Amino acid sequence: MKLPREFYTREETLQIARELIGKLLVVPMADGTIVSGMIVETEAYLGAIDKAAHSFGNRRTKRTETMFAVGGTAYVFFIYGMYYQFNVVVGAVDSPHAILIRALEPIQNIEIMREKRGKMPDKNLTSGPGKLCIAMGIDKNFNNADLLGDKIWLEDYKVFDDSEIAVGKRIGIDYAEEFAEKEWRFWAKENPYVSRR
DNA sequence: CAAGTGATTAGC
DNA sequence: CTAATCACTTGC
Repeated sequence: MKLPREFYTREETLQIARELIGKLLVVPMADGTIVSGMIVETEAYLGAIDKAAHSFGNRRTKRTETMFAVGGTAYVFFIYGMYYQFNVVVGAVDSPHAILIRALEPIQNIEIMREKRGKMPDKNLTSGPGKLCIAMGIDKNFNNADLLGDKIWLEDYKVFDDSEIAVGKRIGIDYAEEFAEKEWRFWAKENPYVSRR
């Protein structure tokens, strides 16, 4: 069952980032085959106040426009010349918060992910934000997609207790000064698919 | 550990 | 218009 709009439109971005751990990310392939993975790692980006967010200070450009959409929209962007990143927009319209999905545990049709990723140990299929987009076939065509539509969506899968979720600093945002220290990253403790390094 | 890769952005 | 930057990955 798809998560309802109300799950996404709340303003408690950090709480939503934590609740996303254990949800299932589902993407149907061109031939209708379902590929899915359980979210095991997320990072929250708190829009206007967060120096690490693209939408810091409500900066509105062609790229960040998607972050201002209603909660439950996909924000996909291209980075480092080769990788896509998949984010979930949360909050109301014009409240540019988003949650980066950093890692998944493969659930359905793992062999399709193996195919897309090339020769890789299973542990490396989806254990990072760029990797999981390749494994799931997520690209710029998914930017601005509605997570209540048929292209890509999230479902309930497994419930994690707070004691099973670890909290820490976000990765790769050293330029964000005091916001680089914020512990806005969440992951499933002891899960082998959490990103390393 | 370092380089690759090109869209995006800010600054002329 | 130009140049710098980047929410990363892989193979040396």
